[in-house]
Amino acid sequence: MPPVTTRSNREPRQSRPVRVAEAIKTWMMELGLHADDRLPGEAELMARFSMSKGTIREATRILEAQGLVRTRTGPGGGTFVAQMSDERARALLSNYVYFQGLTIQDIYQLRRVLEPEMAAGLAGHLSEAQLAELESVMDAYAAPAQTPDQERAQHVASLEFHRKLAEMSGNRLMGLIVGFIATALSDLTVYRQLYDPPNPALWERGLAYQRDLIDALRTGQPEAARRIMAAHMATAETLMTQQQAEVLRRFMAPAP
Amino acid sequence: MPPVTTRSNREPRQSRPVRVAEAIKTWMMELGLHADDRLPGEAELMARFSMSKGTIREATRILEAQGLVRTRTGPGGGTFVAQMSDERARALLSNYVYFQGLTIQDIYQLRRVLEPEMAAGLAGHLSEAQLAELESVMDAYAAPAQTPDQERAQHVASLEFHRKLAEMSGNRLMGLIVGFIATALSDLTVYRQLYDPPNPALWERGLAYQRDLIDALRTGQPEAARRIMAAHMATAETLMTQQQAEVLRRFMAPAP
DNA sequence: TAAGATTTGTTCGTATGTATC
DNA sequence: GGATACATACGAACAAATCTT
Repeated sequence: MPPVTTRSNREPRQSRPVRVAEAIKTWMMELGLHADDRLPGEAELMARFSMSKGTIREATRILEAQGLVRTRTGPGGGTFVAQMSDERARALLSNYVYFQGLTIQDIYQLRRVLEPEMAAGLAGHLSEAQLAELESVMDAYAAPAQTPDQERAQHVASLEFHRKLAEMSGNRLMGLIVGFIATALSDLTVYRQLYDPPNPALWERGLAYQRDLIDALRTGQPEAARRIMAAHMATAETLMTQQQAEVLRRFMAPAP
Repeated sequence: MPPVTTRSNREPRQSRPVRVAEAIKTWMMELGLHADDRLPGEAELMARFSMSKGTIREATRILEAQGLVRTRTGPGGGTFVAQMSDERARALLSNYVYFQGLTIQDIYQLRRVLEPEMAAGLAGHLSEAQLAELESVMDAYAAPAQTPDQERAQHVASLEFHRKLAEMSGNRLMGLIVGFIATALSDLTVYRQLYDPPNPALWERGLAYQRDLIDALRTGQPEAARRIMAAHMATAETLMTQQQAEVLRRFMAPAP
């Protein structure tokens, strides 16, 4: 007869700090804590969960690494609920993507549909200050590039334009993803020598797109913004795939 | 005259374990480690980074929480590079979204553009086994719902259809996002009593969409798949916004 | 400026658990 | 079953940061 199933050949049970971290997380959720709310101090948590100081500390480190809390020393210090920064969220996302072996095509399949939609949603909703900020980013690559190095720098700067745009999006999830992609492409560009031969004609076209886009955003024309961004993405994709079909790896950035 | 800027009023410097975790991460990246590669034991890490056991342990815990490594005890045990699970990635994403206060409109702005694109990319690329799996999910809600409870259960099951579809996507980043949204909407549905009055007519329409979609996927018609999914999303959005314009919060799930 | 109180941060020694041989 | 190698956990002491008076 088959033996009674013991607790072996089961999923390797998680370590105690991980379980404690989840308990704290669940507890935070149940209390519906808001950002900057204070959690109990180490001493109280040690008592509440009957764990040693070290274990409690590891648990809070886990939550800190996930961007859920931050800690301060001193009187009035302690552990506080935190709102995850976009930067940390991007870093966490890239940890996931690191092993997934994305291709340029995968990335642009997303950009092609997301960025036009985002641009349309932004039309007429940006302040003059925000538009000016976008224009000042564009200044960095107004003049045509002469060398491959300049070309690369300009490419990174133009991705900054998209990241800024993503930051301004009212849809935070959309902003996160678009911003993540822009960051990833920047890192990739810096890391590898994409865009070897300068191509002034195509570049000028890309620049014109961005200028037209700003105009459509300022005058509040969603459909124009959508159309312009879609065309912009199409040419960018051609440019990218012509140059390199490289697999997108190793752009993982340390979390701040 | 202004005083020399000391190290005050700067960003609160990160705790040592966090910095060590980043150092290890960077070091892993430089070495180009692959999944299941083994990292040095605690003793060696203590020596390499000149840190005590406790600090190294906290750092390891951080990496584990981020899904980058897992540890095993015993001889031949130690710390190993891990590939983050989709589930953990989704949990990390929801930690970010938790405080962002997304609306149903935000969510559907993404679904509207992503899901049709994903469906189109899948047309003709699914095995008969995969198609059968999708159809078996659909069986769970073939009969019209009689009670609000049934309606809710069916809604969750229909979101399972989208999550499965996302899993099958060759574009892992797209799959992650679509899967994340489906999970989030499921949690929201379970948590809150969305969909109060059963609406057989609209429901039947949604079911027909999914049936047509399967057909388009099987016969390899990308544009038909795109069109069907787009229509499906449009009706789903109407249904959702009619019922509730609730802000999307508190669907954070504990990480496995 | 300085002292003291409060809270987290760090280290070390030791003991225990667990998987492999 | 025992030895071994490794992570896991605890407790106590001390260090550092930061606020208040």
